Amino acid sequence: MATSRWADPGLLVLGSLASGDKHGYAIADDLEEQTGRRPGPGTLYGAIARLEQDGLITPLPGDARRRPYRLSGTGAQVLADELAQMRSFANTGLRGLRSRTATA
Amino acid sequence: MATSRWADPGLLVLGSLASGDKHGYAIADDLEEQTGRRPGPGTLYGAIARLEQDGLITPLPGDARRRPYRLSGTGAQVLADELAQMRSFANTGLRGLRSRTATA
DNA sequence: CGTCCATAGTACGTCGCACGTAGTACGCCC
DNA sequence: GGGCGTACTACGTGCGACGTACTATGGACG
Repeated sequence: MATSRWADPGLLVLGSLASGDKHGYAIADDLEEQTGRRPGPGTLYGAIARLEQDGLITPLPGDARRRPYRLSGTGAQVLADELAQMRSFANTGLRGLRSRTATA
Repeated sequence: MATSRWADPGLLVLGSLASGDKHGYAIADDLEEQTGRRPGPGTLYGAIARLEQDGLITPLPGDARRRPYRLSGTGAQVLADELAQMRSFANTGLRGLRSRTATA
């Protein structure tokens, strides 16, 4: 039943990266903790690849095993934008819901 | 450049419906106003159909031309959930961004 | 009264990408 | 030195986001 698909994985990754540089697996851990849902590898690394290609995140030269990423300047800006819009939408919706609940 | 895809259309529709019953076109208007982006008919009515099928919205018997919809009880609950999670994620991300900006 | 435009929705095809499954390799603990 | 958790690659499938084109209705306006 519509298992919580309120944001696309790319944004989730950006959001996770906002709290510090992380490699893929760590991002997955973080997202699982924050959203209660762990992205599969395909979803996760697919999103990462796209974000990197769009210049929203930068690969940090880590060890061979772990590929850490950092939010780029553009990435941070984009993220801030989307999050702000997202929060505003959520608030508006919640407000609407509240008055509706009072009526119905 | 990643033109703002922070939420899936279904949720957007639900959110718009939170502020009152609307038919498709009105929802599109509302979303355009709220998000700055007008969903194409395919996106919109596709989402609506799925939401109705999932029992999250109920078709109101309107005139032949306009098909208004109302948020169902389940829909309202689901929406409240998702919006809450969404807002929390946005806030967390924004907080992370803020401290990051201070550092970098 | 005819025609032009906004409204409202249907029909349809394409392509991206979310998502899972499977597989690989590395290191750590015991 | 085998087994387990970590970290990632490879790959295929299917849904659904999205736009384009189209239909139809009802004013406005001359």
